[in-house]
Amino acid sequence: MARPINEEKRQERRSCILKEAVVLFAENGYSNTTTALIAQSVGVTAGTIFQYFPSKEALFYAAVLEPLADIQVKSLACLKQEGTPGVLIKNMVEEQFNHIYCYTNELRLVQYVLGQRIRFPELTQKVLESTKVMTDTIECVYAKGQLMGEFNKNFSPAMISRAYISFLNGVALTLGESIIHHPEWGNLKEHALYLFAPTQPKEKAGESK
Amino acid sequence: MARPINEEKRQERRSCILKEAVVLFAENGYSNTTTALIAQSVGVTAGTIFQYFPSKEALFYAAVLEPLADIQVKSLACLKQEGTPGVLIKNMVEEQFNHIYCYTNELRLVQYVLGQRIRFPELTQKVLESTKVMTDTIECVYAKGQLMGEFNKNFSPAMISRAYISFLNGVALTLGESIIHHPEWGNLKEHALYLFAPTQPKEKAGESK
Amino acid sequence: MARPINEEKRQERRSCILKEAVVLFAENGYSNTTTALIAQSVGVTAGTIFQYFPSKEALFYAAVLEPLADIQVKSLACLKQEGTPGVLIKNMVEEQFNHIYCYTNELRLVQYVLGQRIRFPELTQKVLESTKVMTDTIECVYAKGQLMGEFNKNFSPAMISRAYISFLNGVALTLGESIIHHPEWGNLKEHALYLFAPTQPKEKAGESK
Amino acid sequence: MARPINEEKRQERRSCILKEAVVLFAENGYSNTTTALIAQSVGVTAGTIFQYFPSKEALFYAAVLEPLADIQVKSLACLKQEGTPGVLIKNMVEEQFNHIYCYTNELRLVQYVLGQRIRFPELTQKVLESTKVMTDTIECVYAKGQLMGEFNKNFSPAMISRAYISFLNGVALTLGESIIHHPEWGNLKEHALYLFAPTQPKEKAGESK
DNA sequence: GATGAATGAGAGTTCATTCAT
DNA sequence: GATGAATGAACTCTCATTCAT
Repeated sequence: MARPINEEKRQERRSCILKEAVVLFAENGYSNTTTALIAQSVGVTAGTIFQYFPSKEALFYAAVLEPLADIQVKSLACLKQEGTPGVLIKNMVEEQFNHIYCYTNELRLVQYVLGQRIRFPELTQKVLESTKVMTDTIECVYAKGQLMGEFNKNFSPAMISRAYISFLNGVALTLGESIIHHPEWGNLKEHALYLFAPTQPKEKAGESK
Repeated sequence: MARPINEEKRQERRSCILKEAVVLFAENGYSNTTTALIAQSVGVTAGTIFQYFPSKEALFYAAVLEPLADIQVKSLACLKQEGTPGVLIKNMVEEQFNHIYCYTNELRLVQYVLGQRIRFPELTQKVLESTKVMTDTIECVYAKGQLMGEFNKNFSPAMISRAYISFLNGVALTLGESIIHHPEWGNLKEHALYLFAPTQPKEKAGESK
Repeated sequence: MARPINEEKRQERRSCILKEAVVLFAENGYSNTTTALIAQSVGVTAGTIFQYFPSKEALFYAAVLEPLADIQVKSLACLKQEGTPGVLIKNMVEEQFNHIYCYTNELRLVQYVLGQRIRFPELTQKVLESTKVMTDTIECVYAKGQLMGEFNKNFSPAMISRAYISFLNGVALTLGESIIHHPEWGNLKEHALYLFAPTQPKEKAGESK
Repeated sequence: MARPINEEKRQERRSCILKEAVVLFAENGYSNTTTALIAQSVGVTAGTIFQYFPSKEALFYAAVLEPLADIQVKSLACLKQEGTPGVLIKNMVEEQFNHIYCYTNELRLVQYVLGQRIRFPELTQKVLESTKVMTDTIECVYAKGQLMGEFNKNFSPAMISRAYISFLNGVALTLGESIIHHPEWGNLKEHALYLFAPTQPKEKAGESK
């Protein structure tokens, strides 16, 4: 009676629908994306969507939250490796700015929700919870880094972590598809690190002269 | 034959509709905001809206672009007053962060459009043009400030201005209604200025004189 | 600002929709009657229905309950006139059996609901409440008639009133459109009165011999 | 080569599906009962239903007509035993009123069809034919009883038999699940017999005192 | 100038039925 | 023989827009 193959196929198709949904919701917004369009993009008929998700709303929830969980896991992994806080943070910034273009749609979807928090109160709360886990972890690592003299001690860790997340979101929002090929792109990434006010760079700047 | 009074009333009602539209579009998105709801919020009936705007789309365009023009004018004004570039930029940051809560909905609307640039290509272009005027002006002032030694010369003005705008957007997006009363709020504002990498920020203000 | 004419027209159209709805719901059942069909029968387009009733369900409720209230008022009126209980009951039976064909659809709708009480619990309750008012009133009149010697004292008023209502429903259900022209129709009406076990008729029968 | 065991199992499952279908169709109506729900209630999957019945409609037909045939057979059996017409009719009434609660759903289904005769013209015709066999038989027995002086000769047998069937339907429709435990239930049964206007009962009642 | 009833295209969702497994 | 995923037509309901009043 076991049907592992079917179950696998089901999951595959489910994630196929989800992937298409992320793109379309991000590009067109919730109401302007029809379930028929999603179905067509996946290559199935209208009714099939509802075999995998009970409603359009449920599909939207999944499209927002599931990729967000993925991103979070990857980002947090950077901060839990071996190394001094300064190195960990630098790695995280590298990771996030290098992959920002892979997650453009996922991030836009999150921003879309945050921008309409009255319309999507439940989703907003979950997104904010997820964000809080990020900022809390960054805060913690940053505070250690300050004690070790790797970061300027004048800034509050809570503020720094929020400022960084704001900046990251702002960059994802403001910049277009062609971010990566932009001549300033590399500098912007470096500037993101500068936001953390590391003590080293100045020395480096000093040395380099 | 002129009817200034009626004309005045017309304008008043028009801007009343526009104001409601900004709030509702920002909170609920374009498709999820019905013209009937806007009409009801203003206190008129469904048909009246179309006496002032030819279509829902036209109303949306106006709701996005007209406030944006306002904000731009005010921001640019800061940069065209007398004073050294450092002071001008500091004033602009002050001005923008102090008034960010007044324009939450207007900014969210802009971000809503930028997040869906495929859906709103025309609007996106106009918004980006408007943003470009801002960044260009900031760039110009910043470059002067670098020459005068007020800012770190290692950063490119183009990058700095874009980073700042990204940060501003990110803050508007990420933070909730209670921003201003948040204990970190004051620091975040200061950190915004720090993004510009001024050479002697605190010392100049206090000690230098 | 007063618009009595419009309000009147609204009510007129509302009752026009309701009338059509009663017929169609009774003939085809709830699910098999499309709102589009109702609209078409009335001579309006699909959307118009929803200007008068918030949903198909609400329309159905109105189609069941409003005529029922009408019928009840008329039936009860018979029992509240001057005359001995025997005469009042005879009048009521006359009234109901003479008009049963006018209300075929309305009665079928009620029976349709009662037959599916699990599906329509709220409606069923309201219909049963309405029926209880009827049976209670009949009971009361009947008991008086028994005291006055007009009805056989061996039967319980509660049972008699329920038996009569059951019979009335059964007749409405079982007989087709051609009831009135059926040769037995007149006798069936008389038999309905016989259900009440009046004491007089037999004497009459005796007299006639 | 015959496979009696499999065939038996098939019949068993078929009647299992039919039994569930009767209950669900009666409770929810035709359109509101999905084949998926029937399948689930039986404990099979959606497709299986169509191995036993070619379509939902065919299943509905069977659910209405097969139990009706059963009921008819049992009822007619009462009238074909030995005994005077008066006794036979009394037995039939006893039998039907004693078992009415067993067939609530089956009867409701018949009433459901009769209530929507335009929607189910074929079924209605078959049900009416079946009913006619019943009324004709009762008529015949009743007429004999009149000749033998067991029933009042003033009533027409055709009318009496129809009135009784109407009453029976009305009772099944109007009364709820708790019929049997209702204090008036016994009297209602007796009243059903009274509908036939037997000549003896009153004398009996008189004698017994 | 304002009204608000009517429109009708289009949305999300359901479900009887099929068929490869 | 049983399964259950896919289908796609049909349903209810929404809403920007028009226009007679």
